[in-house]
Amino acid sequence: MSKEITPRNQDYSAWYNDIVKKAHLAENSPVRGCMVIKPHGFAVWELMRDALDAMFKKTGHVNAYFPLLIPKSFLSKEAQHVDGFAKECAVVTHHRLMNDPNGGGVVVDPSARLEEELIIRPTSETIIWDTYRDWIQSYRDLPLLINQWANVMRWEMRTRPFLRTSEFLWQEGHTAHATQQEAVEETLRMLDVYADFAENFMAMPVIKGVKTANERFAGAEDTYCIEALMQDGKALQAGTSHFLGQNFAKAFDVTFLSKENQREHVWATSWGVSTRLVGGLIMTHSDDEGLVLPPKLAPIQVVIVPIPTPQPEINDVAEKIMRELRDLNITVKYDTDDTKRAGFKFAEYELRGMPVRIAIGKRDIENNVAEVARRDTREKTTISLDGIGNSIKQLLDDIQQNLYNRAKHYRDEHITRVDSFDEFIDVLEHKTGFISAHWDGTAETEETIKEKTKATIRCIPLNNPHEDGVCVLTGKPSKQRVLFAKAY
RNA sequence: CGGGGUGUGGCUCAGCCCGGUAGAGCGCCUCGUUCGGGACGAGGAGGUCGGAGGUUCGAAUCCUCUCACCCCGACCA
Repeated sequence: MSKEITPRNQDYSAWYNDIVKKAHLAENSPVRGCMVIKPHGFAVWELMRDALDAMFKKTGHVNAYFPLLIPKSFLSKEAQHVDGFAKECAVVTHHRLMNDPNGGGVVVDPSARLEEELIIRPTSETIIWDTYRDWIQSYRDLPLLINQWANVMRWEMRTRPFLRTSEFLWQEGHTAHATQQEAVEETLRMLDVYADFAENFMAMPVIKGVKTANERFAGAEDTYCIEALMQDGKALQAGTSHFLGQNFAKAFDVTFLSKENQREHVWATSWGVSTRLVGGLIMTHSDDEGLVLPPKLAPIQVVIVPIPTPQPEINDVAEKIMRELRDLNITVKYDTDDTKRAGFKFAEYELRGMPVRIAIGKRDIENNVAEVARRDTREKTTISLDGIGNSIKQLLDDIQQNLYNRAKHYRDEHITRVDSFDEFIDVLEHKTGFISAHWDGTAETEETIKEKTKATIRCIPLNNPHEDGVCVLTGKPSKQRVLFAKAY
């Protein structure tokens, strides 16, 4: 066991914090609720960003950038939206500092008060729709498919690195369409993109679903989500895609002239994923030895460690392996640091989640082999140097697939159908995970269950089979099961 | 905003009750011996003890005020 990390079964939160710190993903900043994302953590985010960005481009979107600061008045234009965000906005009130006349350093210059206060964006719907009003005149301007990569700020009460920070990085797509149908299709298309990304890059199985009214985005008609299950049995909302109807179009007066020369409000969507995904990645795969990264999101996929230290004979072999791997588009590092011992490096690379480690010593070279260790199972095997590139490529694919299978198996084992409230409580407390149960469809029942158990309805799965039953709390008739869980 | 806690080298903390030369481990630097799973030895650098005020011959230690952070709850991605 790693001597750096609190075991998961002892204290899951401490384990998570240890991983973040010891794998050099992020550290706390001087400002409460903010974090410094360190190079290793940022590299993971960059891989996520690049993969998603390519998927957005493929589905016809382009990137733009809207400002950080939003006039306060914009936020109040859509009633639901204000309610949702007003409580957690940072507000810029002044534009100048001055030396404290009493010698206490710098203070806010009271004479520099802003005429209209500015909000640091908690999300960009308002400023974007205010802008779209001028960009959209005709049906020929539609659909408008724009994404932005940005930071946003929500003044959170309690924060955890990556999972919930006051400032976080994300992408937000904002699209405008001529018809409701197109907008709904777009909403679902992007949900599919997220699910595809989560499963094929993050190796994190997700359930696609729609949120109940309680959990819906402020200002949306429908909020769709992908929900993942973490190793401690708590659910994580990993991405959301909103059908906004004409709410923002009406609030910001965004209209177009149709082919029939009719003035109509546009239909809108927005969708986003954030650095929270890094937290989800950690909690899906990692173990008591440290971070475990799926090969597709590993900043470096393979490390070669010379045993005991770099020397010409080993360097030559390492160079040759590196060329072979790079020809196969595998990222590789040869660790030539001779100030650290091999054992230390092994532990350190495991801590950082490197998927594959190759160790080479003179003994191996004599036998024309290398020792290969895979991070997911921590198995070590000896493989031939002949064709090692393809062996490693195959291994990386296996690891990616194995991580997904493992996570999916855990997830599937932790979806429990229950038909009584006693059972509901029992499963929630002892087995944890998702609970599939009938619900009478009312916000009151959802609220009562939340108060009694801390579990919320994570989603109503898409393509949910209809099934007659009775609500697990009230006994009223229900047409389908929904997924409950405690959530991050 | 309630309840609990902590501020002492880069990190984790001891010292405080009972005032008297600021300590340990880890990390860092140098040299040497090592090296197939987190090496060992010797030497070395590094702190106005969160801040302000007070008591005292003398304050990390006692008193007052203040600031910050962490954990647990109410809000959220």
